Amino acid sequence: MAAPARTPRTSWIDEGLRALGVGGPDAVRVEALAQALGVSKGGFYWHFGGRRELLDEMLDAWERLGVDRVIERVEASGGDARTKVRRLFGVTSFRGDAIKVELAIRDWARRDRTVAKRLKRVDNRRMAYLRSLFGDFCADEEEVEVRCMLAFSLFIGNHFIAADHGGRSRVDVLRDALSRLQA
Amino acid sequence: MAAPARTPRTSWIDEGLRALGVGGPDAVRVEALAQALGVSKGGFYWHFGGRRELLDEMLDAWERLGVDRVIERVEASGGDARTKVRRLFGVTSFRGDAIKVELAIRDWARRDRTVAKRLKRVDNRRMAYLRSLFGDFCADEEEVEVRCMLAFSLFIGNHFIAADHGGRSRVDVLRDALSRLQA
Amino acid sequence: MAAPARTPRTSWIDEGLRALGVGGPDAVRVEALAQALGVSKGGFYWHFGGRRELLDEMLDAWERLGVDRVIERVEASGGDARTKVRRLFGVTSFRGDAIKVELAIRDWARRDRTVAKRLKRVDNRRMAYLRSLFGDFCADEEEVEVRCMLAFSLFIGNHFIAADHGGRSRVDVLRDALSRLQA
Amino acid sequence: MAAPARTPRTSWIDEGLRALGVGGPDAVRVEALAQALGVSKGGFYWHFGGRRELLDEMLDAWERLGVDRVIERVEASGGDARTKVRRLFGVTSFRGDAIKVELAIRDWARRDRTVAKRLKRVDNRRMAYLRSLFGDFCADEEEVEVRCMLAFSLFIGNHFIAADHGGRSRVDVLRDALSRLQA
DNA sequence: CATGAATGAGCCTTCATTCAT
DNA sequence: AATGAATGAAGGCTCATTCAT
Repeated sequence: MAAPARTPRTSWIDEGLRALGVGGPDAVRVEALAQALGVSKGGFYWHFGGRRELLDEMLDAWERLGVDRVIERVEASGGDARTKVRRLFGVTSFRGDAIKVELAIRDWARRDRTVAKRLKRVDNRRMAYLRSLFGDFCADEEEVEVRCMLAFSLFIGNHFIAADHGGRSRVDVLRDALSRLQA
Repeated sequence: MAAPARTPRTSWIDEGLRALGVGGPDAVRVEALAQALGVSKGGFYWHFGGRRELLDEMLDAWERLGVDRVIERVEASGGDARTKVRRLFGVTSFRGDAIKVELAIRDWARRDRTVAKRLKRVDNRRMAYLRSLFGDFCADEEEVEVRCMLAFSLFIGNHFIAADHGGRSRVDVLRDALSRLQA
Repeated sequence: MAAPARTPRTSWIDEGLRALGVGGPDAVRVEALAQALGVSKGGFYWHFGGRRELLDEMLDAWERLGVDRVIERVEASGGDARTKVRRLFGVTSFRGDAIKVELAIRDWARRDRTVAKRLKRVDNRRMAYLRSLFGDFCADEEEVEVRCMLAFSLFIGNHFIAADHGGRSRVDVLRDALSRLQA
Repeated sequence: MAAPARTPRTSWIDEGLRALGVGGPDAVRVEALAQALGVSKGGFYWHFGGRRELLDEMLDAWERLGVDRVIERVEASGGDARTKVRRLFGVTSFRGDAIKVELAIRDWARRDRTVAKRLKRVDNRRMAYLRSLFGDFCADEEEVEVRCMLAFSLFIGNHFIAADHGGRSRVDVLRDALSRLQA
């Protein structure tokens, strides 16, 4: 049996995603990752052909985990469509580090054609799932599309908005907004 | 009267904002701006103490133009609250280059405390205005907050979402969504 | 009047040619040249777009000086064709550092298409001049070509040959050989 | 009997000589050789103490094959001295890959004292053989030396010269030149 | 105001070498 | 005899910044 790699590919990818979430694609620096992993940067090139290759595989990882895994988890715990929508918005993959990566990639996609393509692929699959959920309790197709877009925008956009809400907390307002979309 | 500066401060700021919109804060490079302006970067340091100073003034400019000017323009053309909301979402300051800057700053705010503070200031003023408009045709205060947040999220978030909408166009869906919030 | 550049382009080119002569193209390292010139390597990129650009201009300089200047000098001092041939082989441009550059470029041309093209250009001009000289005292065209090739080969090849010559010195043998070609 | 090594020393040496011929000593990179041989470079260090050791053995191999083997072959087929000279210049060891190695080593010798010493050893042996051949049909000792040097220079130098020859081919001119030296 | 030139830090990448298995 | 993995020293290039003019 081969001994496990001392610093496997995945370590670099994980660390890369962390860096991406915190500082955007420009912060995914080979040197910085190496330091974070406690290895020399030279070793990086054993695993990857170069920085671009790492970036690509980070996006692969995100694409794999960001859709299938999320839907799986939401479906696994059952319940009706409304419950699932609520769960979808609270799923752990969309909290903490994961949401940061999500947001960073969305901004990245604005300037990088390749990333934009991947994002479209991912978003279309997410929207399809959202449509199926909203369609369960909302007959009108156009209305479904509007609600999906509102829900998705809320889900993403709220992280890019810094306003206060008087006496109420952001979480509170979000919950109410989501309820409204499920009426 | 002194002759107008050959490359006035504002040129650097404008070019800086353009660069910010296109490539994010990391793309605001003194060297690149100088090249775009057709001057040598030496002149930059006559106007600014350094890169950070330019960045600050870019944010100042954005703050000045991004709120007051927009509200002014929307108010200037009159009409009822619903009309104003509709106009707000179509205002030229939020199209083309301007929206790119807007989005870039919002992503930037995620990693820079100073930027985050400014964004909060700006967003609170925008939300206040939005509240005043929605409050005009919607009595319930909590409902107003929810609609404002949905509208704002839609306005920002839609640019970070890459999904298609079947036979409909994005603009179409957005119009419907906005109407729904004004019902 | 503009002050002369502190480290003008030509310094880099000269130093580059020296390095080329001593260590071949791989020895033309930006860092090494900077050190030899007593400046920081960063400054190099003010003058040149990159290493390749320096290499190209080194070849330009060699091409300019290696033919015209040599022929000029030989012609300037007059005499008959035989004298000129003798002078050609002793010209200062072909001694010391200059011959090292010459040899280095010839080896380089074996692996670099671009360099090979330039060498062909240069060698054809040199051969043309040689032909004109040998043609002056040798009627047969084919014989002229043979003598030119022998002379040129001797001139270049002897530097790539390490043999001793018994009691005689290399210079001695070369002189005799050259005489023989002028018989 | 031990099974033959999977990648014997000689494979590294052969591949090294190939690389030397194509790209000069700087191109003899452990990593590149390993890739060319389809093995990992780790194995290299089982055979050799380091890069320098490989380089030395490459030179050993060249020294062994480049003189003795050539003379052997020329002598083996008999004939008079003039025939042998002609054969010497056409011997397969001096065509294709072999001549490339030859030329590369000659350039290399210009910068490496050790290589220069070996080259002197080799060239002196070659010159001795040449002298014996030319001495067979030319009585004057000084004349022999001159012809040997012209022949040797032609043999090596022509590869470093890129000139065209009007309507004639290089091979043609070389044949004529060689004939002339045997008159 | 602005240019020309240079510094120095930082980043990506390559490669000889080492080491455990 | 050889692999997988890592180190560390280069080396190329970019860019904020400085400075003299």
